[in-house]
Amino acid sequence: MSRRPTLSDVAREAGVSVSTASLAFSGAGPIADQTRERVHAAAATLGYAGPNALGRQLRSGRHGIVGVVIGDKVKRSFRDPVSIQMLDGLVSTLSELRLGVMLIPGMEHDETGAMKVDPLLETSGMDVAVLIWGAHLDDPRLEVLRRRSVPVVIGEGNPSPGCSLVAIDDRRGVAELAEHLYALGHRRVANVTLPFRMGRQAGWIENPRDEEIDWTPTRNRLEALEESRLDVVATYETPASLVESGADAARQILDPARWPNPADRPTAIVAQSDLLAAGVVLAAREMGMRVPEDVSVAGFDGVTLPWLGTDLLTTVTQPLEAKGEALGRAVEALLEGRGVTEVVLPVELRVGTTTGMPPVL
Amino acid sequence: MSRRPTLSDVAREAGVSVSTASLAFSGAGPIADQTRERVHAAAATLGYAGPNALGRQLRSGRHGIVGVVIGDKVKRSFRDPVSIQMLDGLVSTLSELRLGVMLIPGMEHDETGAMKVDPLLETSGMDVAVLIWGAHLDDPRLEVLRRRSVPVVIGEGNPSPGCSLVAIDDRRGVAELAEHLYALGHRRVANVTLPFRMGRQAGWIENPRDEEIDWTPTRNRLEALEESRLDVVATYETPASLVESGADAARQILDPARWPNPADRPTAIVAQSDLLAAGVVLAAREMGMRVPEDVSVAGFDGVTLPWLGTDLLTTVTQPLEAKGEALGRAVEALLEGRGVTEVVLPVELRVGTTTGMPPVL
DNA sequence: CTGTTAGCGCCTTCAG
DNA sequence: CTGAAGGCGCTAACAG
Repeated sequence: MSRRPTLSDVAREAGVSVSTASLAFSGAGPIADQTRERVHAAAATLGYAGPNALGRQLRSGRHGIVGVVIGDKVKRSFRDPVSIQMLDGLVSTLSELRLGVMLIPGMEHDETGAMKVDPLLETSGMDVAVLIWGAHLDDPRLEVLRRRSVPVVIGEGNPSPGCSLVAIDDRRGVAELAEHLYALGHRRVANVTLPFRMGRQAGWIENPRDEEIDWTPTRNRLEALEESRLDVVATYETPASLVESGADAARQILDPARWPNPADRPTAIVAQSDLLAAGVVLAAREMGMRVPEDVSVAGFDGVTLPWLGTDLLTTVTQPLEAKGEALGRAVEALLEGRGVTEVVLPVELRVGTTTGMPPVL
Repeated sequence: MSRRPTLSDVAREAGVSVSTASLAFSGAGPIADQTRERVHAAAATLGYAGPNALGRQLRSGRHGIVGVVIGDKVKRSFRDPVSIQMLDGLVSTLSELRLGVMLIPGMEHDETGAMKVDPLLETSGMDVAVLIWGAHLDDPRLEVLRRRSVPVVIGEGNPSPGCSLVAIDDRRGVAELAEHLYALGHRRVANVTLPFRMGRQAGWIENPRDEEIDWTPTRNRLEALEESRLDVVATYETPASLVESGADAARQILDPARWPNPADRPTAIVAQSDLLAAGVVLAAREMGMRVPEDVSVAGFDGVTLPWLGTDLLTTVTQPLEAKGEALGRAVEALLEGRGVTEVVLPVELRVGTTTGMPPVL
């Protein structure tokens, strides 16, 4: 026969029953050493490579797979080191639990411009789904998962009934950063924000309080800055956390034509991610400004950016791998029937070389 | 009953047989519209979310999962945009085939320093495995997969019997790049290479021909450069394709102390990846050298590096997404029983602003 | 310690 | 067009 050998083939070859053969592989029961050896020998002669995963899965009702929904296409999502480090922690943690990670691209606009949920999310078998970039209001992905009754862990988003949550204390982080700037003497700052919701363009925000902000990190960080003692004199929304977007924002914000009276100019730029901040630094230098002598720049995330050279970005560091691990633990809890969990991880201000005293006019 | 409803529950509710209910969902057979409606209605009242993946998988013998073996830990692998863009093409292609991608970290050194294959590779169910960074000699991962009789697609590596292969014509790319430099007037170049095999340290290579090179892209690109009309006066091996590694290499190579006679100094540095090349450019500038006036720099891959500012790296571009798609097609071919395939994709020289005429002494 | 039995949920013949 | 039956490969009771 040319078909792949099954456990019952092995059992027959070894002259034992199927269940005995099963025990010989799983080790989950009393079995004589000699019998086990005989079974393994039979397996070797038949070229049997161990219990078939499908049979075991059907039997156990478990896929051994966690679906990880990334924000977008792989390429765009993973240009952000934040996603990658988190994923690293998640994969390591789940790997120890014998769980594999299946990547599921987030939503995409189809030909007609409508949002479409990736088919994998609709049909593919998974024990738990992790939305690493949260869920927005009436998120169709969440609806699909609810219908399929797949348990969900949300990273970094709004709490959602029935879903576990892993968040960070970003409000506090931004508050500390604001205090740092205030203490240095800054009063007027510009804010380079993350996107407010899906499918946004870059641009000025006149009244941040009037905007609907559908993405939690954006809202938390923006509100925390507004609530600080600093005066936010300009808010520029970016379409994504990318170096280019940060550079674009800086070119707008630092344009001298925008500040007829130099005394109105912001003395610091707070970017809501390190990639954005890196773009701000690069663009500021291209425009002939020194950082931090002419303008201070701060970021958020605490990722390592080799290309800023010897500069160390002032930023709020979040524990990215721990966040990934926490997501993994939340998955574990759900699978063990321990139910929905919520965690908020701490962040920490890291003072680097890109913030200093404001320039004297 | 609190257990999840099954197809037979739905069939009972709808007053039809299981097989009829099955047809109502799969649409793979003749069924009366009215019957189908009745079945769907029953499903709705029971909260049945469609056929269970496990049952279907066992029945079909397919997992619907492709295991993608990345080089290392997620974090380290995905710092390289090359991996990410390839993965993007692969995920998109497989998603259309209704196949999910499961990430499998490559090998890791365990506590004792020995190589260990990730347990997911040993036990997790997958229809095909893709080794995106190839296989080395006596690769234990390949042995595991062979034993489990999982079909394998290799990206960018040595051909291996029984495995499909997707490669690029990197020898030709390097040859064209060498000609470009030669035509500009360069004669002496330094080579910043990718690692020769696993677990290497950074360092000078005195006699490249004497080294055992276990990784195909490294070997191809190194040999192609040696075979060109250029004189490779220095070879520096890096431990990984990273900006920092490129910068380290450049600091060594450009150290004036190394070239007592300036006429011996290489006038161009050829780095075997764009990340390495970016590091070379940054380090050269830190050392007060202009690129390309004082030293020309070229890379390989053709990825977009926002942080080189207005410079465009001279490089050999490879079609990364197409490579990912080709990997997906190779997977498809294996699953359709069309057997092992081999593809070599073309590359193209892209002349940017980092190469120019050699300096006049 | 080992064998027997009964499914896990589905799909696909094959009859009707 | 619909129903009945068998089996994909495995494991967990239970009985010996």
